[in-house]
Amino acid sequence: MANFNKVILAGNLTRDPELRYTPKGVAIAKITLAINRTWRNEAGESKEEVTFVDVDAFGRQAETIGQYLKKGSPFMVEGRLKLDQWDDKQTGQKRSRLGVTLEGFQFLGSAGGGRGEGGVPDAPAPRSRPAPAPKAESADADVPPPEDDDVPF
Amino acid sequence: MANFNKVILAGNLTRDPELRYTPKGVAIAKITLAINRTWRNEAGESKEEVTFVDVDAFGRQAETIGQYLKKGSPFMVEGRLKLDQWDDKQTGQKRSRLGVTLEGFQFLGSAGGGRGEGGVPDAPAPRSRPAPAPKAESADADVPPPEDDDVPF
Amino acid sequence: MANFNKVILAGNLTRDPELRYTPKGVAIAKITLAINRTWRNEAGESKEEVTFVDVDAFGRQAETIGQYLKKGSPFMVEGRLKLDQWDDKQTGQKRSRLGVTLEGFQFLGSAGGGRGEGGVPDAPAPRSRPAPAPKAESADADVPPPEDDDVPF
Amino acid sequence: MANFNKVILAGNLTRDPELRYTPKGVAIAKITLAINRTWRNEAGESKEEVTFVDVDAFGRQAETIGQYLKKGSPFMVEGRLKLDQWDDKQTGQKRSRLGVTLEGFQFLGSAGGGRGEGGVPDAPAPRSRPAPAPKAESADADVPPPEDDDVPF
DNA sequence: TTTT
DNA sequence: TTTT
Repeated sequence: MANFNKVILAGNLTRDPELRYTPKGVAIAKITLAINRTWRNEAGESKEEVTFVDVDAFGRQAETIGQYLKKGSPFMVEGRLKLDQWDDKQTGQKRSRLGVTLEGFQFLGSAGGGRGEGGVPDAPAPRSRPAPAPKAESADADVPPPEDDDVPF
Repeated sequence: MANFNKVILAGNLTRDPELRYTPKGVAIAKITLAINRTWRNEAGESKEEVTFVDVDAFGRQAETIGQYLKKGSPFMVEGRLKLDQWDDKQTGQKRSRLGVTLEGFQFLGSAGGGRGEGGVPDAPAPRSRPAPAPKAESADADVPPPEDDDVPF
Repeated sequence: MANFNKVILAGNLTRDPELRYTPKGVAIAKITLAINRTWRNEAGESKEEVTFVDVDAFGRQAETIGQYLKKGSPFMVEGRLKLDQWDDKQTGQKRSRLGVTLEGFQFLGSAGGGRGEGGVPDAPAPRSRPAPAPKAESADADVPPPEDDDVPF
Repeated sequence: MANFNKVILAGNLTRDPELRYTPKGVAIAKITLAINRTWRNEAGESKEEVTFVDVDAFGRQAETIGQYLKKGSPFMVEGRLKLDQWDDKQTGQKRSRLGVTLEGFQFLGSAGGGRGEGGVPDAPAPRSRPAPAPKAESADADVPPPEDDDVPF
């Protein structure tokens, strides 16, 4: 049967990214996004609601996130919902928590920059050691399209 | 700042929809979607994981869901993440739960039908009293596009 | 059978919005989004590609777009693909053009603002006569969720 | 600035996939999706519209598509809009065509099966030589999440 | 536990 | 026809 699981979010980090490494050396970054929604109710009053979403990133993406984002950074995320399940030692009950596993991302924000690196996402100052400017991380599946001169039609 | 919150899911209902009404008579349907994901790990083994997602629908959409879906039904949902927060009376702790507020939907499934009503979503048999066949519920914002003969270019 | 048609885009306007009205007075705004993509090819070279997408908006959304956006404005769009078809008088051939019908939008960009209107999208200066600040236009389907004090569980 | 380009479509193939190879041996599959939309206009009449979208797939994904899909197959696509531009030899004019570059996909359809391989996409009979059952192709970015026993928290 |  |  059909199964599909896609989340696209934009908001701001509620805290600095939490960066860890597995024993095998794979980076894991944990962030929380605050996503604001405002609307007008039937009475015409402006209403507001915040949704906090935990997002986990892995590998190179985790490292880029740890390096360029901090509390308050605007950020756009593409990913999938993931259910974490565990036993609550306190109560002996099963617990679960829905979060997002990151598949791709986009830096948002102060645009800054200026000059002609068209389409390159903003490169906020690294939080620690210098690094190459981050690229857009739109999860590219499989083989990339071949260069034009390799296509026979 | 930019805020965006969009979820697109397809899976199967884990139980019959739970349909209630507010004192003002607004219908609320609660369903849980099971979304399966399979992938192959580095060792080439097939892995599988299920994500359970609670989805709330309101109004006419809730009633359509209550009428046409049941445990096991394949279903596609468009919506936004929503954080419910409450105090756990047991432990005195704050608790929260991420779910999805439904904005649009698509019936999936056994195609049934047959002949040329291309694009018409499947019309499963109503669970209770008869009703007009459900239409695709792709949340249409604002005014619908005008009919062609009303457009001056 | 299952049919689904969803597009989510962010980019910049290539020109000022073109605003018209149908004989019945429904506003239509036409914009073109330039969406940049950069990536690194196998040789490690930075590559860039632009996609131009025509987007049509209707009704109140069209008016908001005509009022607040101009050439260069960053803009985020949610919508569906739409095929326009016509006869080319020149060649007598059938022609068609894929575009996007807008369902929702988000202003992006210079954040500006400042204080406490949490989550409210940026309110760029109106291009002409004053108007209420635009709200986020996330196409809300059907009935909005009832206020909390109307929900019996 | 922020750039984002995401398309999610479900519909049916209008013809058998067209499978080619570049000189370097990279597979390219070309398909056209027909996506139906039905809605009810203000007068309460049922309306219907079809959108035809050309989709290009590359590499292993192209081969899987060539192998398992045929005219009429239901299919779900995730990808990005892509503008092809060329000179029309006939008229000497510049022409362009918007299409979709595939990033991920899902087989839809006759569910078939039955037994407990929940979440496994349908495996339609291969069109030619046998092959391993296709997996869901949800473009997984970067490193996959580590196995649970490799995560220290 | 929270961001703008 | 094009934007950053």
